[in-house]
Amino acid sequence: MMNLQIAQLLRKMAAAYLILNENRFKIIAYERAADSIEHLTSEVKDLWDDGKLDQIPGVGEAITKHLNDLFSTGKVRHFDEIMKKVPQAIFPLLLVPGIGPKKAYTLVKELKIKDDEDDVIAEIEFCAKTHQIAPIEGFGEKSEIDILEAIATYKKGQIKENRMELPVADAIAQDVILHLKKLASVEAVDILGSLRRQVATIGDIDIAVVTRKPAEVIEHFITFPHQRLIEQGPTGASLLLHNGRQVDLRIQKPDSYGAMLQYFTGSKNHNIKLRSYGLTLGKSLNEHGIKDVKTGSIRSFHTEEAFYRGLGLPWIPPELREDKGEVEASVVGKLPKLVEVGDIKGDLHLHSNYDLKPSHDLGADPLEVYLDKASALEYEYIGLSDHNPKISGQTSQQIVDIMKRRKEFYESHPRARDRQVKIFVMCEVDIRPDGKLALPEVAFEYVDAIIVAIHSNFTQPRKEMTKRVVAALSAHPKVRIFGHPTGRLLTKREGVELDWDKIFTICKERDIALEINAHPMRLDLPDTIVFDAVRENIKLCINTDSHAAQFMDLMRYGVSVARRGWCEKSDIVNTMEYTEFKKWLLK
DNA sequence: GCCGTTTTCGGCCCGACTGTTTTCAGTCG
Repeated sequence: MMNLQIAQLLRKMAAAYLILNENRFKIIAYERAADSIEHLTSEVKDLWDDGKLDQIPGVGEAITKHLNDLFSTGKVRHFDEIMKKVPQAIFPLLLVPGIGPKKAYTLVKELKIKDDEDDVIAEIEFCAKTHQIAPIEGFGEKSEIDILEAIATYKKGQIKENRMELPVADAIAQDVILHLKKLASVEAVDILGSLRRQVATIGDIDIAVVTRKPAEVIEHFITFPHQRLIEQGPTGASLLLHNGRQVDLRIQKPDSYGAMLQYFTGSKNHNIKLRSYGLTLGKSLNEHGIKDVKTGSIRSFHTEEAFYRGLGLPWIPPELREDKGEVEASVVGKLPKLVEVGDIKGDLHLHSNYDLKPSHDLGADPLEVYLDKASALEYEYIGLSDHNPKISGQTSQQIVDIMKRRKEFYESHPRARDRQVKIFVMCEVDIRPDGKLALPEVAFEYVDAIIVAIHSNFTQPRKEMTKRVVAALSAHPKVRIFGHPTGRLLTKREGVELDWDKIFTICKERDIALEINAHPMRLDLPDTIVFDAVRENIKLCINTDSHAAQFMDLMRYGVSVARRGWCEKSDIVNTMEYTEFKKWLLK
């Protein structure tokens, strides 16, 4: 059973307990454990194998015992007992927006929906159409209409289950911002929520506005083209756009804007932790300001910095706000000084259009275009990391010759002695299924350094995959970077299973850097593993993997991943100036 | 059910919106 399924199981339990009127904190505890497991970097099963379940936040004695049951017998007896007490027909209904456990239970009970009903949602839809729902206590005519609307949206698949990549979310947010800015009473607009925190994929878009005329701004906002107005109130509104994406707007007056920014940026868990901390100081936090619990007086804050200062804390960068220890660190003044885009001195993973009969895509631009772009970005160096030549249909000797000619080409290039931007002749080499590298040993003479990466057989079991990667990382001293380590493609392909402790060990032994691939489809290493790597003092290298020079601008997404992983400048090798970096790369 | 700079017991973030209600429950973020 994978983490997502375990999280779903725990959420089902939370829903069941809610219906059974269990202690509400027990329900919160189950939901918290589910959240925690869903966002884990390693498989719960692997942690269980290693006897490390107690490392999962929110998982205590009781849930550990249930997970023990699950992994040793395939089921949890206690859960099965509880599940017998609630109708199973409620669970499909929880997928319909606006229907939670309580409503689902009432509907199933009152409408006598059987557990073996094939399509519970269709059955409820029929009941709504035939006006069987309005008479139920707690429901009414409007509920019937709302349920039909929600089911229609659900059935059309208009609510996108899959999340957006960052540039897609950025584009939508910019459209909405442009629309809002047409109104003179909009004094400032900010992107908040997960997009501001630069989470790898985005669900909803959250936008905040400062204004002295809230009603006018909200009326204007809902004229943005949409398929459904989800809700509207005096402090905000939510729209479902034609592309299936939701945009939430929140409004605040200038003098309380700081509290609003903080509240609406999240994450939920960061806010919970911050509010708990506030309570220890006798302060209760909300989106309007900080309330003194004793006197009931509320202080408001114009800026977010002032809001945090109101708690005696330094401002916490949005990328850190995931309840990974940032509140505790800020209390003792130990927040990291995060790496910035301006710290980056070079991009080492670039694909040029030099045709070396590569195993994968050739780049689109020649060396000089990359050099010009690097120069514009004020880089000191770049690495040409074309894919290795195909190994099928070519002899080793042919490959060696290609690599030799390529090196000569770059070295004799008119721009080879570029004054500003230095060149490293590198290569991105496939890690073959058996852990061997897809480049003949002799050819290593014609490169400065190697990025190794997985491009095939992504589904090997964890043990085998780990062995494969460790072999590749140990294959040759010129192996310096492990490229897009998990191989994930966001919203499309899961990353590979690796024993990260072992990977970290070999990286440390050989001083190899893990790549943070900045391509918005990859963002690989994932930030959660970057966080673990930083704690183990593993070096990282942020690259764009550009197949055309224009994509070198995507570096900022990689830097965001690094920041979310608590990286300081010193954790990132390509923040080193040229001489120092050269020493590291060619050691 | 979880957790600890106030605690191994006694707390547990906070509020908006909606519909069905005459003061609140459910859902959501």
